[in-house]
Amino acid sequence: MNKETIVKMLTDLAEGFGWDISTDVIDKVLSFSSFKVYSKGDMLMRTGDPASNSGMVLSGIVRSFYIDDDGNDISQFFSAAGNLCMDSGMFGFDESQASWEALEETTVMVFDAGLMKKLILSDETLKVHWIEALESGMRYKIYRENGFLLESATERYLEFRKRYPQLYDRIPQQYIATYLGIKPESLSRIRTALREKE
Amino acid sequence: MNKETIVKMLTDLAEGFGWDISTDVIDKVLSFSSFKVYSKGDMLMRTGDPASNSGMVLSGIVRSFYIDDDGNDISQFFSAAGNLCMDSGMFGFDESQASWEALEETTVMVFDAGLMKKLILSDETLKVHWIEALESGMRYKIYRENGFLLESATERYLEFRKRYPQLYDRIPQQYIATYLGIKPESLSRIRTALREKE
DNA sequence: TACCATAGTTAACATAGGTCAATGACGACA
DNA sequence: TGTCGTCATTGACCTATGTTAACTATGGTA
Repeated sequence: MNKETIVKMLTDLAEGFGWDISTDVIDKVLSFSSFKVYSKGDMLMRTGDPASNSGMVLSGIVRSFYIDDDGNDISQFFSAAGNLCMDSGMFGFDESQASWEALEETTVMVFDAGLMKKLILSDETLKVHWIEALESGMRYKIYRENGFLLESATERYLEFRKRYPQLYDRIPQQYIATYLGIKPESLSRIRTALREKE
Repeated sequence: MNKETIVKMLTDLAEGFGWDISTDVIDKVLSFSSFKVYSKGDMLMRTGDPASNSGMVLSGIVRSFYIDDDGNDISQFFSAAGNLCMDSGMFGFDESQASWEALEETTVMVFDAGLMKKLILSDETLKVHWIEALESGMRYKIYRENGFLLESATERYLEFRKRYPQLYDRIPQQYIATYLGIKPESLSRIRTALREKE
């Protein structure tokens, strides 16, 4: 990818989110970032890796997941264009809390989390954007917490389909299942039950 | 409470957390804050109330909870000294996401969330502290999400007891149960099973 | 087209946790 | 000291989800 393509992707993304990012800031970000293209199935980072790098997804989808004590693969999040990925370092963890893999051909701006945080803290506009991003992250996590506390798996599934229709189409069912906190077989049964109800 | 007591509580709290808050900032905060003492059982705010006020707990414990579709009371969080409470407004919600009640005699610094956010955004030090608080909040929510995705109720219970021994002693078991995502009867059975194992 | 790998479905059975109701323990207070 | 209300415990039964394993559908590729 040449620089113009990259800058255009970044400015388009920023515009879409309503961020006002100066070309100066973009230059600085580019100075410690690299752009990587991952194929379906590629691993970006593993649980326990040093959380020195983070990234922003420019296209495609990245899935974060854990392997539990019994060896089960459990999905934690799906990052699409404009979302952070490999984000542990950005929240102050030393080690990556999850593993990250590409679910399809994916472009990621990979950067050094420490340098990005330094840059954010040195720039008034970025600080405010980072605060907005963190508050949005908290709203998302509160919403998700509510789902586990208040809703059945069936309700969480219907809500996911309604809230993320574009992700729903592109993510294998088994990963949606574990993101909802259930096994793929259970989601399959839930879907059958919903079909039969109609 | 007179002003000196209040200022002392605030500065002690700030010191304990390693915050460097100027007396100027404290004066500004006090200009739009009030100090309230709640008795055990008092409601501070209800789900759906405008999220204009937020607060910081100075002493005591405040519980946030939801009432689900079947009328069950489900605990979401326990705020002790130094924690935010009635925090929806601080994260950008218009309406309070939860209800809040005092679990014991509790002192709260209640403030206008909008004015507090304005003050934070006008002050470099406060902005950085707010970023730290939000990142810490994200780490907590990720930890909690992991619990629901990866752990059994028994494991969540043991982890809670280990991580918050001081809360464990002061919070009725039924509330700990619903915070863990299970019914009080189930927690009781889990405790019995653990006792019998030894 | 045939073959293979992978994802999804289904079925039979196991288990964690929910539901409802009764009982026990304990503190507040008359 | 007795009574009341609240909380925790226990038991019987129920339901959602897990487990294991077989089967089916799908898509990629030789």
